[in-house]
Amino acid sequence: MNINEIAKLAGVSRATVSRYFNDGYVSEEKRRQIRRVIEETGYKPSAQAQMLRTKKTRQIGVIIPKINSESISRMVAGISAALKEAGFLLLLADTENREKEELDYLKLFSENQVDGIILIGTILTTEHRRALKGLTVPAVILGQRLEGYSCVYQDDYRAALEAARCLLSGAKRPGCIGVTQRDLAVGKARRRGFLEAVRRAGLEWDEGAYSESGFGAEDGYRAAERLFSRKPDLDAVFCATDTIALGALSWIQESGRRVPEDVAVVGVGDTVSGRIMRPALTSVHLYYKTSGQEAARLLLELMEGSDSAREVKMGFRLEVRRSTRSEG
Amino acid sequence: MNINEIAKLAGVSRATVSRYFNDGYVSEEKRRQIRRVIEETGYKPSAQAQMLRTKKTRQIGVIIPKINSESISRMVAGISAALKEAGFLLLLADTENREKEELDYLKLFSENQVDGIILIGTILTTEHRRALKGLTVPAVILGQRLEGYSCVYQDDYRAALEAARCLLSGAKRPGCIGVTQRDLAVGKARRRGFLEAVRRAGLEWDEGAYSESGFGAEDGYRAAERLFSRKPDLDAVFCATDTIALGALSWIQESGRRVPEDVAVVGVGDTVSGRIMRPALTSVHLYYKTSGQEAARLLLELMEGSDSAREVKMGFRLEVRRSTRSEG
DNA sequence: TTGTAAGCGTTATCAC
DNA sequence: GTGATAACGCTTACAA
Repeated sequence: MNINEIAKLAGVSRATVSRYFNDGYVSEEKRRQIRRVIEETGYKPSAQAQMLRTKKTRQIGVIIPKINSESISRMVAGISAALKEAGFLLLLADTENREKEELDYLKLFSENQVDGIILIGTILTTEHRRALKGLTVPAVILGQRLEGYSCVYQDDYRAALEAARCLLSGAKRPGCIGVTQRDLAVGKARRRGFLEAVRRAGLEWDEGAYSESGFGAEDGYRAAERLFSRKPDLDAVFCATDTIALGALSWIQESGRRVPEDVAVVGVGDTVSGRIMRPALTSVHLYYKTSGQEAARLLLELMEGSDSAREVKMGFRLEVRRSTRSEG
Repeated sequence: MNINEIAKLAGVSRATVSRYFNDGYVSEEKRRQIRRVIEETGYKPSAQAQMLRTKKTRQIGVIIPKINSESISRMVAGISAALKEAGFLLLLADTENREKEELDYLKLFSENQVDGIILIGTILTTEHRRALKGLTVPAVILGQRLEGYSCVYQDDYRAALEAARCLLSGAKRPGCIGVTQRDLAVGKARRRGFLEAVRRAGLEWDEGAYSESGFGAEDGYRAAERLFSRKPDLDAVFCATDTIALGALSWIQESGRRVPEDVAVVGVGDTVSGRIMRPALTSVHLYYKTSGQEAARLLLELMEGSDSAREVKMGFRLEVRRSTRSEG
């Protein structure tokens, strides 16, 4: 079934059938004839032919570092919902944390296939900047702020500051488990937020009380172990993510310490597992899903020609639970 | 940049350039000229034109009920890895648990856009069967067994049986939290496995000790509450998934019961949060990611014409941890 | 309001 | 081995 056959059956030219689907410059009479034929045949225009002809694919490329992470899958859920609403399809590229693949996909998508790109970023190098600059389609960065590009990101600094403020009430010897400082959002900004809270609380800070971790719960577990082997008497631990906090919490409890009486713990992100954990984890809720929707909307705007690079900073909400001492 | 310009620059016909990329019937001399021009210009053939011409999109549609679920995102990770290796792109359709959308996407993908479909199923109705039957491209069902279709699924019955066997050693009054029986894999098969273990253990069974839950941890929490309000003296609870088990575990501990001394608990699926939970959750590891890869491979075979519907049943591995009494 | 005709950028067939 | 040439199925001037 192609447009020619439909045209023949409806007794019109194929241009009219095309108009029926597009501009709509068709008389009521022919419109009816065409509709009838379409219903009978179940005809759908070929997306490939449309793509070739119009240079629009109605597909968006979404590049992510890892799909099985709660924060990322929540963002993807938001992107997916917003794109579906707008009639776009989502081309998913999971780089499994390989920077090189991120660049490859950026190039692949740009050359072909998609009308726009959403990049969920962790570490953005100069290479990334160059690749982004060379893009022929609009792009939005999600999860990181990047000067000069449209991006949607969390208020990592203030979120961490609030979480840490809550953590530190009644604490004397704070510690911190963070991630690589090359990740400006989760690594650097959250650490800064924590340090600022320490300063405001008038507490001493010693770099020995900082431990760097990977993103997994197991990483958090080991980081806590390392941290306490150096500083056995910490009484509060800030963790850059909930997942890390969960691992840390496990180790701390196993070491015989009580949470929050001996050691208070907070995370950032408010993941499901943190809510189930006992004691339930005090955390900062980040609107990951909404940020995904926001990124998609921003991209759609960009694709319609609004060429000004815009930034959206998301809000947050402190969730005080049982892993900290006070009411925040 | 299109094939015509490349042909002109290389001093050959566009047919030769096309052959350069495809069959390869090109003399070494022209091959060199073409390669040079391609490198200089960075030319890439238009995917859209290729799609239109060849009727192949090199894109696979993946339909999932929900992206932010650990089991599903692990499957998607596997699919993604296998497809990338084979040079296919992944078109993601998240139905957010709406059956209707599942059918819509099945239709959309079939009419257009993709060379094959992977459907991560939960509930498969007669409508699904009809939609699958009407497909014009090969499809693989992941996570459910469906007679007459290629599918990759977990050994839910035996996995549940093993988990339950471990749970029941030393138990007298078992309970069960399951999901809707319309989900043949997670609902029905796992429940059957549990019941068989009860039978083999020579224990009494009373339907009052069964409670039905949604898929979330909060659902498991409430299901446990309902279950124990009816049967306060249960000493072992089987949960259809780890997520449910985590919720149940929380409620049980909060109710003042000790795990596993007063009540033993098992889940199925071996999710990260179950490993971190204290006590760590005894569970059955299911190879979700591998099953995703397997589904993708099966689909690729199908697309190459191997038209026999094949079934792959995945293995499992019992993970005995601290939420149960014995060594399994 | 409608139809004709010219592409979009490829690949496939067929002669040479 | 290579080059014309005809599709693939659609959209869009332009003419009527």
